[in-house]
Amino acid sequence: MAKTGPAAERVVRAGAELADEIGFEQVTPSELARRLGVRTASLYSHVRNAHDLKTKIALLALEELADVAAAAIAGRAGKDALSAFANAYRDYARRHPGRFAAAQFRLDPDAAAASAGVRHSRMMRAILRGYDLTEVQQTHAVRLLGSVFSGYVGLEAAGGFSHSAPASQESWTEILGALDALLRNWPAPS
Amino acid sequence: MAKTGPAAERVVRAGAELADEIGFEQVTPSELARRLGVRTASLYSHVRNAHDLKTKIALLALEELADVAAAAIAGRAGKDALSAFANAYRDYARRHPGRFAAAQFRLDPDAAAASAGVRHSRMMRAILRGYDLTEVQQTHAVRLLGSVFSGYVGLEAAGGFSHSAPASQESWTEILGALDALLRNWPAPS
DNA sequence: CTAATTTGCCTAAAGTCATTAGGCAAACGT
DNA sequence: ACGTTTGCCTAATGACTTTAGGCAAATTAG
Repeated sequence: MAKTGPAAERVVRAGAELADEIGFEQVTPSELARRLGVRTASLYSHVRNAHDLKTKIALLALEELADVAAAAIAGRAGKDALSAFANAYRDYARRHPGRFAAAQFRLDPDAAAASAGVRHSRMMRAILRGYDLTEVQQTHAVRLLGSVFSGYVGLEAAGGFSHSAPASQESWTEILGALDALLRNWPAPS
Repeated sequence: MAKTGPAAERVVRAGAELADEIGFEQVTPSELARRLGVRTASLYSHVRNAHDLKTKIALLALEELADVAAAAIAGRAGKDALSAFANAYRDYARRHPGRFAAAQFRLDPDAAAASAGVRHSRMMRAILRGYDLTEVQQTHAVRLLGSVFSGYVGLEAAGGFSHSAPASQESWTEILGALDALLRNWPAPS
């Protein structure tokens, strides 16, 4: 009946590791219980149900992602900050594919509100302070950058770029350069 | 025992409709069978297993998406073509959220090779012919555009833009303008 | 120190899925 | 008319999710 407990966190953390090993989709209460050397039913003391487990892993991933991104942009500005942020994002996804997939998990509104999503957009806005954009343009740019990063990393993880030249790294570098150029010269609305 | 049959296509098509109604993730053999008024086991005459069902829905969605995109860009060039393509993509996703989610389904390599993915990149390259890019820059641009479109539409579907001003449509228009500007003035490699 | 409480886990059980095997009837081509 | 194909069914197995109720060790309080 223990809704929370010190062991609950251990369960979620183990779930995140499991996600990195076998994929977020494949993380189930029974598989996680196996991994923990525990009966499946026992997990239900720490987690409401399978969906709740996934939600908690997603929230953990979002926090971690915000942490590494924050560390990456600290003390940087302009293109340096942009690249550091983007690379932190991409590196995290490659290092922790399961957690990254979890971070894309569709949260229900209340969970989303309590997530680190807010930190992410705040950081993006901080980066954009290095460019000369109006308030509204900043919002558009935040949305563009979010789309590019999540889209690129997602397609890359799906193997979308692995069977054609040039190597993905090269496109990534070029794209960051292009985005920087775009932000420095954002067009006026037509 | 019938590996293929006229009914197999009907099953996949029904699966696609079901995906739009309840979400791609929730499409299962048993739910689909219920919808078709048929016993679950009967589906296994038309589909190898649950994964195969999802794969076939994904392939259908990719074809449809390529079809609407092709129709959209026919007779257009430059920014017109870019916008038409992007809007076709986004409209399809809003009209058929389940199918769109299916289109992101990670296909195994052989299925991916037989998919309409090739048509998609061919169309993107066709659009980029309207801009002055080298062969390699074109590849980078294809990857950027793919990332932005799939990223933006994915975040939008997840509700990422629905709780902040301005409306998503405004950002979308602005972003298309920004991408056009970027493509017309792609920076030289640093 | 001992008693109550909390924590973490377990067994048992019910309901749902996915999947395989084998069979039956109607449609269809020859 | 007849064999084949097609589409579906019943039966059965094994795995997964989730709820209910219980038990022992650790922890906290008196």
